[in-house]
Amino acid sequence: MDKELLRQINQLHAEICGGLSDPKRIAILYSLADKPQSVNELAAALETPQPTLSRHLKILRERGMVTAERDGANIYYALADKRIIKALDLLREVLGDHLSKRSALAEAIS
Amino acid sequence: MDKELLRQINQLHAEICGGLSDPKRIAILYSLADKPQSVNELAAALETPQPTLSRHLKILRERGMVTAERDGANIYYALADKRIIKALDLLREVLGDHLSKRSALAEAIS
DNA sequence: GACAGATATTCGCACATGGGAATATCTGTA
DNA sequence: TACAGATATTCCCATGTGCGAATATCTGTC
Repeated sequence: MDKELLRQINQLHAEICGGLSDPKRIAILYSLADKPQSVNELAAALETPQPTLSRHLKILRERGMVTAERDGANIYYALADKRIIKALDLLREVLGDHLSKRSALAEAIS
Repeated sequence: MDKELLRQINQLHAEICGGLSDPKRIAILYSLADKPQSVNELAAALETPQPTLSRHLKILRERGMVTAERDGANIYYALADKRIIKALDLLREVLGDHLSKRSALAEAIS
């Protein structure tokens, strides 16, 4: 494959991952995986100011990770692809294993 | 689950994802998935200065995403968990689908 | 100890990111 | 048009991130 093209793909790949690299955005994605919601519904569910939600949703939208559909005055956001949640779940598993190893180590040491 | 505990877990989850949110680190992880390598081997393979590699490897190490094992003067890094690559592959698939949709749309429009 | 190779760290800088506050831009309705 | 609700954007600030350059810290060998 062309080296420059590969660089661009890795860049886009990293940007998608960057979409996941914030606790609030992770919460948003899991919440949207449960069901599509409007901005205000998300704001209530996640106890987060609406402008903050809008900014995070813009980031996720630009990366193609959520979809936005207008219904009257509301805009309903939805998870664009369930594989995003599968990826998050995998990484959460890795985190869990890593933590349990560390605490096992911590126990062994103390 | 305790709300504060959940916040901390989401924070760690986001930090792992942050480990993926850089093109060079993605290249490092894929390269290590192929085979464990020393820092200089990685530097040669990825055409990246050694100090840059060391800094990225530190980030991945701190998040438990790679392991480091000393062998003489060399330190061999390895992928800590194959699920990290599985997650990356899933996201790369999502990226691919998103791009092909966009270019299909671009064709349809033009 | 002296030296060379391998790896890690520090410094300085340019740039991106997240958030609160305020405001602007819609949309539907009277 | 006026108004209220929903969503998006902007400004400002504090903080984080990546990198080049230089330097420091190992490790093995003589």
